[in-house]
Amino acid sequence: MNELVFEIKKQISDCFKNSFGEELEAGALKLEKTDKDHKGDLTFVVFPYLRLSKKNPEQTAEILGKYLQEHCMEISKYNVIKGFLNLELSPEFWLKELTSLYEDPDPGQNSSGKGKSVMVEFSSPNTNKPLHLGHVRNITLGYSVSRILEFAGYRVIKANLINDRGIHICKSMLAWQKFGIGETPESAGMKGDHLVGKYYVEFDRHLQEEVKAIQVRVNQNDLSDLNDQVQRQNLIQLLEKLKAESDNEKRKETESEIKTLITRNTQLMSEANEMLRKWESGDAETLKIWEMMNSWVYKGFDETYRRMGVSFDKYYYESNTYLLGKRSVMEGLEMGVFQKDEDGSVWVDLTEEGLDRKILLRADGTSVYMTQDIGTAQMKYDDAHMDHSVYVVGNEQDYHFKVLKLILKKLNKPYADGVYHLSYGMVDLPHGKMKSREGTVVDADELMQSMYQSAKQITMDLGKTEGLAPSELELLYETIAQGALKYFLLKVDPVKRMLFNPEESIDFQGNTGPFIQYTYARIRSILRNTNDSFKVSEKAPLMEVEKELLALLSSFSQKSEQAAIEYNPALIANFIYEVARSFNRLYHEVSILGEQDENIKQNRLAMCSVTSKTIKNGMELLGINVPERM
RNA sequence: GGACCCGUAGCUUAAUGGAUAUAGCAUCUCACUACGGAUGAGAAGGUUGGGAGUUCGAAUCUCUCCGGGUCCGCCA
Repeated sequence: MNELVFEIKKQISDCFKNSFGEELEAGALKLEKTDKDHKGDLTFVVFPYLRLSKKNPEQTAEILGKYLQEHCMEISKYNVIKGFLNLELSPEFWLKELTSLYEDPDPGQNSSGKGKSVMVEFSSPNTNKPLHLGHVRNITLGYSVSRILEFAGYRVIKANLINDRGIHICKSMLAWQKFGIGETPESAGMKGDHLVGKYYVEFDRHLQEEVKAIQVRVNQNDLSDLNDQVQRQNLIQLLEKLKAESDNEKRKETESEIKTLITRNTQLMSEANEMLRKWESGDAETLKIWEMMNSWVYKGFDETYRRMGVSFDKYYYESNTYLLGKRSVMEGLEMGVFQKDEDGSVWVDLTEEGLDRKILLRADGTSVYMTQDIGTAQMKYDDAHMDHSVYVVGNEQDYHFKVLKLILKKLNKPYADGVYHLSYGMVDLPHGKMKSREGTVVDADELMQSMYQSAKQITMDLGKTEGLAPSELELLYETIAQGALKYFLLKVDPVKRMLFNPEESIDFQGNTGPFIQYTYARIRSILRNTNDSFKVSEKAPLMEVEKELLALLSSFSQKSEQAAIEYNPALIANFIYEVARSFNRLYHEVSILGEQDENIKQNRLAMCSVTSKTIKNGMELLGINVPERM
């Protein structure tokens, strides 16, 4: 198909030279798929070239059509409507196309990434709580993009940057120490990540209690909880500001400032901060608890990853990377692209690029998040020397990655241009954002389990799985559940935020994963009743439904290439859906095994074979398995 | 104050600047003695948030306004 499109463009260019005496570069031409309401397979729109042809649209299209029909044997007919030249490809061409697709053991591949390498970072969790629906979207996207890039010929390194240090872990650790009485995942009968998450919530509960108690005392003019004089003065100022303010909005703002100030001055927060300081100074006892609790979390995460069928080639830990980047910042300072403030802090000025000034090193010489990411970028490159580096991170960090890329460019890093932020929208619940403190988080493990239950229920109700062993059934329910969930998350363009309503379970009908899996199982059922090899006959006639399916199937490699270039799994999802729908139409309209004409039957079986391979490959690009029966 | 993203049918969603704007869910019809009904066919549903501009042609590009979300922390 690609060769033919190339050939037609060249012929159009030749025609412009011969018929109109004008040069027209073939590569710049656009050939589109013909609109379904019109006859034809490929369409060339002549409007933009009327200046060259110096004829009206119909005449121009007519001349081109005639020329192409004469010079290109694959074009059997053409028609002209206004400025649209619709080209019809010959049945012989389509059957030849079927032959080559049928002989391709792995249809749909493309070579846009051949000889290149890419690192895809995704998941990137904090280690203080279990994974939730937001992570599931991230992981599903990241894994799918990895597969898509692999399919395009890239060498792919899947990376996970784990945020295993910082105040949030210390909160879990502290709560465990104070309230945990030596509880372990074994003693609690709980996944490790859930147990650590439980203590994170526990910390917050105690913290809120303490804050409330202080607030009561503050309201009675007892400020003794704030030992620090400066803090106490700040609080007094805020309280006076609150008294003087009559505007409701501004009062709320001040109230929240007061709460933040009080929170910062609680006993619990100061203990958590103390723990962080101990961790940073390498205190043995603290490190021991930290390692123990993190290992619980990793075990829990691994289980979730395994259930999702994803894996990583490389793990990065912030405890190893958070001090990196200083050297690069120093380089930038020497190069004169960064500036040092009077207090010794280092900044980058991005006002010329329309952004702000951004701090890179604190006055005391310690790193910030950006410093760390500069360092990690270098570390990744030193490890893999990849051509591209994809970061699957939510769109709330759009600004951060814009800045990161600019900084890497200013530092003349060879890998700066390869940095790509695959930004995706948040998953919202009907009542707004997911908030762990308010208990409105959709937990990943629970979600997968409830999908499993639905899949099981529906499958049992339909009762088509006689003869499958219990272990096969279990695998099947899981395959369907994962298919429904992943497809639900991937069919939407990543940039769009999406709504998830836990009340309305994810569909198993229509444009869904199970629909596509079902189509696959159906085809496999047909193929099970035949021999493996078919002979494509190039003389048998083709029906319209068959040609439609063929046209779709032959565009798989273009689609997979586009998906790789745009880092967009939604294109693949929608493509396989089209394929499945198209096949189902064919299936309904004609009989395959019952076809009397042996040539036509063989061709249809070959189409079944190609369709099943296309669906299988396409679903694999989404990280979804397909069942032989369901 | 500045910057970014998203607005398409009741809901979810598709569409390299091209023809009468895709589909799915839900609603209403219809089709199982055909290879698997988690299916297929049909009906209904739209001022592509509003307005202006560029263009032979705009859901798509530009401007502006409206709505929703996010960011601009010496948090990560």
